Amino acid sequence: MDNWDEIRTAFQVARLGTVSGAAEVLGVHHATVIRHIDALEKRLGSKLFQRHARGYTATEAGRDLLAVAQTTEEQFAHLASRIKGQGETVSGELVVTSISGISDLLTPVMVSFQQAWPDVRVRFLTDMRVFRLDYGEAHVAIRAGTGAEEPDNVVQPLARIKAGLYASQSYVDRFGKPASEADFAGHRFVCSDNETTRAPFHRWLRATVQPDQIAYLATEAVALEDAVRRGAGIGFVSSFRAADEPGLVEVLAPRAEWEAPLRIVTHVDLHRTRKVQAFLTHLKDAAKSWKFCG
Amino acid sequence: MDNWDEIRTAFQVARLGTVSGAAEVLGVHHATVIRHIDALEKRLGSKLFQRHARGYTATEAGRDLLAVAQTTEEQFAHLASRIKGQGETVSGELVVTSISGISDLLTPVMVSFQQAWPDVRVRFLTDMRVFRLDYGEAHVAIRAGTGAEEPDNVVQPLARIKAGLYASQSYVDRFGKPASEADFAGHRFVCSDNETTRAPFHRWLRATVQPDQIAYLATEAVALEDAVRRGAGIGFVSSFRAADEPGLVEVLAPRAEWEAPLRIVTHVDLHRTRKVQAFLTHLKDAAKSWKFCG
DNA sequence: TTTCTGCTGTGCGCTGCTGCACAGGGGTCA
DNA sequence: TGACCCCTGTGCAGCAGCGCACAGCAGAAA
Repeated sequence: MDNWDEIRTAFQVARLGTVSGAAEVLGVHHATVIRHIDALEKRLGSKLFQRHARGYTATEAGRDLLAVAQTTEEQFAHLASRIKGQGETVSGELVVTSISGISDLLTPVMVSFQQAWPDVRVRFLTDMRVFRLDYGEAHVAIRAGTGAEEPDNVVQPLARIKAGLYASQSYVDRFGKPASEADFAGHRFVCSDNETTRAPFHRWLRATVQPDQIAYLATEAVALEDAVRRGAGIGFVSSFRAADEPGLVEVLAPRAEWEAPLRIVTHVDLHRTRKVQAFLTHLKDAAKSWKFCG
Repeated sequence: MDNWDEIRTAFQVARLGTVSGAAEVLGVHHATVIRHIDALEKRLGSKLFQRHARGYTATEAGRDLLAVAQTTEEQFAHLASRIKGQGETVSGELVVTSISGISDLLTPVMVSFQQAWPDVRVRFLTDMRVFRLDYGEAHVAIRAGTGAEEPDNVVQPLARIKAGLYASQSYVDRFGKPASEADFAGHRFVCSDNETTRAPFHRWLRATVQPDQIAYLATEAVALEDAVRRGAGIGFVSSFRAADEPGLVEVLAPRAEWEAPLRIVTHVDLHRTRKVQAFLTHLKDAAKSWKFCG
């Protein structure tokens, strides 16, 4: 049953009873309608209509087609109105992806967004791999650093994550607290395992301390923070996280050169939709009140 | 939502994930597929797919279309198999029409046919007007006489209805029984009201007796028979009816010149179907055992 | 009966859709 | 890292399908 257009033509003929009427509704010439019916009947090997001078009367097969195509037309009409409307409504899924390290910065934003737009279901994806917006894997990505992006991606700056060097109280008790980077000799550090990390503070750390001073490495930001809190060494913790951890001792205060920029990335096709725009507005609004961020 | 073929194309792309795959399944060039998608998205004003080098990924709208078109395709496939198969099966409606006068000749045939093919529902239409087979009003018509038929109608002889002249016992008691048509003077007759009737016996009667001898006229065969039985006059009754009426007295025995031919008429398009063929076989078979028919 | 209207049906010329070929790009495998 | 493959995307040429015009016919109206 290929060629759905011929079914649509036959449907209108069955509904209206005349070739001419169907042609007018379909916006084609009545000769086209006749050819469609002839082709369809030939392919089915069965007559759909009784032809007579006053029009076409549907046979049993034609009435069957009428009923089926009737529901099809309604379903397609509903589909079209849903699709046409969905770009204008804030509903359906909103898929957000980011590095897991800023989860507790983003989660409150997404929760309040979902409460503001109850028709939206939020999916928050965090994974080691980078989700691809051009594959439609997410509507919005919040990414750190200044990496290259696909040509069709829309990039907007969101905030700057401040980070300072911290150690646990237990570490300070055992090894003391360096006053500046000139005083780093004999200290041990916690650093990202990713040698090609784009986080400025980790790059600074790798450049500043001796390799053998790095005593603990981990991939995820949470794991690094855990290591610092448990006394594995001195390490960078983002300021918004450190504020919630009274057990941490600030070794060196945040500096501008350590700040990691957060950027919002969307695909150009989805960027225009009201749903994505609503979330971007909501997100930027929330970011204004983020403490410890530049 | 015109152009259902584009929906079908988009459906295959959403299902397979690539333009090339969809093109192969649809049996068209992949350039055509791309153009269909572009046209459909433009008309809907919304992206159905995220394009990337590895193929097309459906957006929410695309997944919505996939689901709708999936059911559509299944419904069309079922429709096609029903239509293709229905010419081969003996099921659905069988619409038979005839003059009401031979109802009790045909009814047993149709009842036994329905019992032999339980999937068939019989509709038996009798009306003053002639049903038109080319309008699809009936599958099979059983008609009397030798009237002209539409060019697309298939005509087959069925049987010859014998008729004789009868009167009621009460009539014979009052007026006597003529020995032949030479003895008709002073008798009264019952005849069809239709002056252009094609029934040979009624034409014979109108030609043979004086107009003022016709004392009772009616349109329907049943009404004429009732009139004869009640003593209104001498009239023609078909032999198969007279056999069931012990109160009738035969005035003149059936003659060959009075016989009315019954013919089966079908439309050429429906004539080929197994259902109609099955009924024709059944009907002709039953007609062989009809008594009082030539 | 005659006229009129609206329908189906078909040959012809043209338009727009389709197929083709090739370019470009990204993923994969050796 | 380089070669290969499969995918998308586009300009161009051919052709299928379309609109057009007219013929024919049947029913309705006068």
